[in-house]
Amino acid sequence: MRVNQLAKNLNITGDTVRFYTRIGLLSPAKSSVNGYKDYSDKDQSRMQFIQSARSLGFSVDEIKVIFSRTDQGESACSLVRQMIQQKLEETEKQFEEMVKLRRKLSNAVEDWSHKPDKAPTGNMICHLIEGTYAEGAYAEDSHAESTRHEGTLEPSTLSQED
Amino acid sequence: MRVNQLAKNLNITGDTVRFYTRIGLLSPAKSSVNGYKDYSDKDQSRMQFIQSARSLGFSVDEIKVIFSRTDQGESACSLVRQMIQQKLEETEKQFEEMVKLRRKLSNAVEDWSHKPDKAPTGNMICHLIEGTYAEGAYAEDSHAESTRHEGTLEPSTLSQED
DNA sequence: CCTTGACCTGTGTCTAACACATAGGTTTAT
DNA sequence: ATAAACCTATGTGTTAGACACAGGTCAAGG
Repeated sequence: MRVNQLAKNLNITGDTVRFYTRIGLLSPAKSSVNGYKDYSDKDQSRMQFIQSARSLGFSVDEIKVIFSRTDQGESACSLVRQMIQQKLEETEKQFEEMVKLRRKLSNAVEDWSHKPDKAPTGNMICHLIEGTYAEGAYAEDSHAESTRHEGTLEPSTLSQED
Repeated sequence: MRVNQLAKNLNITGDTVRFYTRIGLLSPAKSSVNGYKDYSDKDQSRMQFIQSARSLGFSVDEIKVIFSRTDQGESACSLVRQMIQQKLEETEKQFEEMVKLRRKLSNAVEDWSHKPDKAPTGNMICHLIEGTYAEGAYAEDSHAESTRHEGTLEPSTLSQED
């Protein structure tokens, strides 16, 4: 089958399938007549596996590692168990970052409702934001103790300097 | 002051300052003697504003828009109020995605503890993952109704196909 | 004056996971 | 044969910086 057929079967875009082909996770045969890629059922299974793994938060590189095992006939299960455990922990951290950000945002909205608009002056851009950030306002209640600034934010830099 | 001095003042890296300079949010003078960039106090204020806005979840492009207003002497406050409201809503959505993912992961860990490891067969890569995904297992309880598949995932594709 | 080494700078390139644009090939109808 | 409609592979763009690198600058020493 060709790229868009496979894509349609799995309800994804042809670009996605091409992407995974490009990085070597799928290896369709190349039709010698027109150069089009010819995907097998196995390719489709692999693509489906990729979808599942991605939906569980696995990165493409992690999926590569899994495939490099199974492509040699070895079981990847124990590896996968490790990985998902780690994912769970990472997710927990990100979750807490989201909670912080959410509170920060809603506190800001609340607080700003009492403040007027202002024109920018010399070094002041927008007093709302600048006032919000000063000394980590709204960050947390006041249990400042853990996660001091110090760089080393891990995944997506949701909030720095808490 | 030079790039690393400004960076040190704000506890960020020189690369970050260079980045914002490169995209035009900071416009230091260029020393005619050695070509080094010369940052003013105003640049530092702008950089600080950028930090604050980033920590509230504003994107660089959004910050650009804010600056394009204030650089003309107009107030950006009303714009900022709109934007943060939208951020709050986006954050709420992402938050719910995180909740789903977290549950999905912990359910998987739990379920897998009853399952053995297996070697890969024909089209089966890892039965743990493949079994998990089938028909959106563990996704939610069973209120399958909203958010059907259909593409159009917005921010970071935390979970597709619920 | 010149050199060594330490430090600093600007610029180019890389990242994740695709989406989009483009040039060109294929198929179908006429 | 030719035009229209569809399909493909490939190159490039995207975030917010991090990293690598070639070369410039500066103080100490000869």
